[in-house]
Amino acid sequence: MSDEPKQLFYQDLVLNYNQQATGESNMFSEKHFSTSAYDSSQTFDPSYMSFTECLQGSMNYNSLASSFSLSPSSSKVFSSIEANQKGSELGDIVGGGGGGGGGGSETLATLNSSISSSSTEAGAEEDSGKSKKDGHVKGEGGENSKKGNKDKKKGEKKQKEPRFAFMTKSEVDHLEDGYRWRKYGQKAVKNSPYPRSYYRCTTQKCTVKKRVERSFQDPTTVVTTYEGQHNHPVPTSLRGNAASGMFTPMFTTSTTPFPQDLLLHMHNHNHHNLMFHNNNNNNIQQSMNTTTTNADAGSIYSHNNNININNYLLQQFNNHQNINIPQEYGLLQDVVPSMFLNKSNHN
DNA sequence: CGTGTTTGACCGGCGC
DNA sequence: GCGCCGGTCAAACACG
Repeated sequence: MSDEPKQLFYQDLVLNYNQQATGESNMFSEKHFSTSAYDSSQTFDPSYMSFTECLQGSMNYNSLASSFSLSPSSSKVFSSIEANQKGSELGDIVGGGGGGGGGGSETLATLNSSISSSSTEAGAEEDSGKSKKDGHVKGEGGENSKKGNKDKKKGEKKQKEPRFAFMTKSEVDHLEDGYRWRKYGQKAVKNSPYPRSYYRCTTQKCTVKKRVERSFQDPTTVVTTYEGQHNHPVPTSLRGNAASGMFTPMFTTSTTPFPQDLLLHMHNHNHHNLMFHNNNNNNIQQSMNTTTTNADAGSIYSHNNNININNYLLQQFNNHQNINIPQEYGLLQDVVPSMFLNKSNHN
């Protein structure tokens, strides 16, 4: 395609779990991906990088894999998107996701998710850049008019919230992740027949937002992008929300990082297919087959067509990683799961 | 009645 | 400057 829009590009690291995987290997418990190599030629130095870095747009798949305590050698790493290649629209990300969807009934029967992180700075500003008005601004000053708050000083660009996107193979668009969201808008997106829905966390003072849209290339795939960090724990009294109740990530003790959200999503599947993806060509998908061990399966829970996914991964990560978050992470310490930080601070 | 969704209008950045 | 487009607002509406 030539007319590539300039959308945000997700630096995507995509974790995709696919149920079809016949997983016999639990990547998390076994710490390895059962994927075959893909295009790792591009590069990525093995230097470890924190999720923070990742958020900043400098991460690479290998690092990520490392962060996940996966062995790069066995894991599949796809080349990352070039910083300037904005071409990676959601659609591209999903890219061929292929796979087949299958079957999914509204329950998690067939669920396949992917995670991708977006860079917050390196170049990805695009959308968040404009979404400045949101939140804070409006509240107080507003008298002037509804949206017309021009309070923002133009000089300083609004800092973009870290974003984290992941793809989920699901029949339902809005996945239950433990938080309460209120839809505040829906828009048709260019190059996609499917509309994008905008949600905001309903908790007061929490400015976390998320966008949900279906991939036009693979309608069975839903792309969810989280923006910002929750400043509150996962609500426990969710309507039928098993996920939140079942586990409260340790991270949430203080605030809840958005990556968690997706981790939350990543639970409840007997088989996961974790994959890194590179928008380079649609396609991606390498998979790391995983099989949840035990209780997970039992915890699978679906409510109202919403899929609840638990934090299987989170648990796994925690089991393997020591939480060691340095002060300097500041905000990020709330945002970044320890597993991502772990290796990066070697400085 | 409280909460969440729908939906058209508006805002602002960006490219031409 | 204009139009496109993504993102947001908020009134109207739906639902329990």
